[in-house]
Amino acid sequence: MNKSAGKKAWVALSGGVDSSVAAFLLKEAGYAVEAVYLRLWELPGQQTSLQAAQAVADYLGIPLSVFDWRQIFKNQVVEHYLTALARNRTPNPCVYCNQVIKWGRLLEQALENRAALLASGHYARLEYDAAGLPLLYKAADASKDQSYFLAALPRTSLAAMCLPLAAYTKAEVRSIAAEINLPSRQSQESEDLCFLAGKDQVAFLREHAPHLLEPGPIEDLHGKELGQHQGLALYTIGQRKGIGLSASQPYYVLAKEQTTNTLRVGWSDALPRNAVQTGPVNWLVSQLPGAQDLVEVKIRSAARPVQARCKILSTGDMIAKLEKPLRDITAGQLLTLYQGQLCLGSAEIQAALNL
RNA sequence: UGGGGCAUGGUGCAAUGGCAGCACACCGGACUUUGAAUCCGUGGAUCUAGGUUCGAAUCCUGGUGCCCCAG
Repeated sequence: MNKSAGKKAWVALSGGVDSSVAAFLLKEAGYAVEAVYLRLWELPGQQTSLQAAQAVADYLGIPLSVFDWRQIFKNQVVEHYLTALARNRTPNPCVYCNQVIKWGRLLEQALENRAALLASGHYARLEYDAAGLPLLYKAADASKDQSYFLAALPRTSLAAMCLPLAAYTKAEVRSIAAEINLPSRQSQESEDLCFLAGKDQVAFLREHAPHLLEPGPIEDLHGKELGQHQGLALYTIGQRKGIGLSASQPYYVLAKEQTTNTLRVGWSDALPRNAVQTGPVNWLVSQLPGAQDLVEVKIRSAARPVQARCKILSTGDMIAKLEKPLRDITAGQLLTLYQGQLCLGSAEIQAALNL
């Protein structure tokens, strides 16, 4: 604790219970904590969490700065999201937001202001290897682990990152909040994409990217037309809800075929694939796994990890051969690599394959 | 305008004289810092007019609509 005494630490304070407790723990550890609230996306008439963040900062007796980054967020994260949709992908804007906003621009600002580190309420754990380089681990609370959302960050960002909640379960965090009577102790879990909050996908796209809502045919694997879709951007691989077709069993989205604007659907048994092709890997370890080493991969934030062997191609792309087939492997989502609790790195999914 | 068959929630089916049930879809909830998946749950139907019967989705008659065969 002594070595942290007086060191300046920035904490990204959202007003929720997690970042609030993170700020509290940092302060307890002896840091000179300064909170930052980011205004990223606000809907007219919608109550923001700024007041909640201010109440927490006041309660903890720490200064709070408010950065209005709405334009930056829109130009970067939302734009990136829409661009990915236009490329027929299923983007993960939270991953990207962490890269460019929270652990990009905000971290830069923190360091420029001579903060020693930037903390957040993410559930994940950092350690350091013999060379002093950061290693990203899953959270102690496996059910809340958010290492997936941090796995696309460069190690240089991790080096200045602090995750005070690493060792705590969600229940413990709530209990700490209750114990010290934090104003945010009863905050809801954040859920939807922040810029979709309170709206549905259709309404959002109609307002911001109506060109993505081009109706087209829904076809089965035999090319038989079954109905009409309202825009490929509204669907993701493996999706069941929203297709609107009745049959003896549920239909799932098998493919989004952009050249013909066709939504290809079929039964669930047509979904599994046994390999994933990704783009270049963002490695978070110094010693890379060999082609014969079994690692674990996750293809969605809430997906169960499965064992795989990874081969790096000469292009830098990766093929992960899965020990067990997975369904819903979706271009644009992040694939994360693990060895036990340790996150080895991540890469963007390009395609699902059957090898 | 000959013969035959069919008609049940939004869709596809079940119930053959006894409280109309299932799947899919839709809607709601749980889960979830990605639109998923998964789990739980609600609502909603006997084409129409008569008749037989204690009782009709079921049997009878007419009407209407659809399908098949033959023209």
